[in-house]
Amino acid sequence: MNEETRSSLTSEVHLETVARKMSVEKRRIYDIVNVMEALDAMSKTNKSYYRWHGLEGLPKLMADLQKEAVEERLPERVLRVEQAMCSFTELSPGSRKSGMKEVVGTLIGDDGSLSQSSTDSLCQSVHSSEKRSRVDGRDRQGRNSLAQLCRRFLMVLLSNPKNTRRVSLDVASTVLIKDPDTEGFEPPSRSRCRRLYDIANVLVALGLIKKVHYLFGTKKIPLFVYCGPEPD
DNA sequence: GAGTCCCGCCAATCT
DNA sequence: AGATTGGCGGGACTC
Repeated sequence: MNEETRSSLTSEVHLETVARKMSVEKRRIYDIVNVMEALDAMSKTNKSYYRWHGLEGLPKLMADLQKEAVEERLPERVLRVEQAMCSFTELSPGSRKSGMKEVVGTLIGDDGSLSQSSTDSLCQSVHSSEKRSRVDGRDRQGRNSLAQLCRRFLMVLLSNPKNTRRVSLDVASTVLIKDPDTEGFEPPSRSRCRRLYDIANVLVALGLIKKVHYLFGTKKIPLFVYCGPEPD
């Protein structure tokens, strides 16, 4: 029995086969599988084999993550970081079709007009240097793993009350990078942001989050909005 | 000129 | 030791 037959008879997924079918490197599949594992949607069964569990468990998982977030006081921390980074102003959703939302404050119009001035220094410092201090801080299974980052990213999203479950990349990465019990708001590392994009893209594909654009100071920034199942 | 993400090196881990 | 897994960041591309 070859891999494809085996895969179709069980709910097993063979990574090489998937990679071949999708014409992508196996390396790319690992990123996706990691996120799926974080969602308990898949688990490893054998070398290069994973079992698909489906997304039915998501409401329970989201509830668990939400609980975990509260336990480690993530909502307070998210709030503090958000406040530090000033308030967001909604921007026309992708300048797509009709309904331009009503806008409070500065909007980057389609005409390209900007304004806005002195946001405090915290806001401006958001991007700058990369930390070069680490002597290879690879951390499998730990806080740096894609799966762990994915779960924590969802925890951050779920820290907000229903209908306001959204977070900017900056806030998410600031919250997720920092040691939870230290204060201060460091610029997110570019590398960590890249990982958040990796995760976000899979979550978008699964319909668990969507990306919208908001105005922050004079900058148009992406915001990730939770649109997955309501936690149990 | 910041946001996005493709690409693949290579270390950690597994067999 | 060779294969598998996946952290990580360079750099190209986009807007």
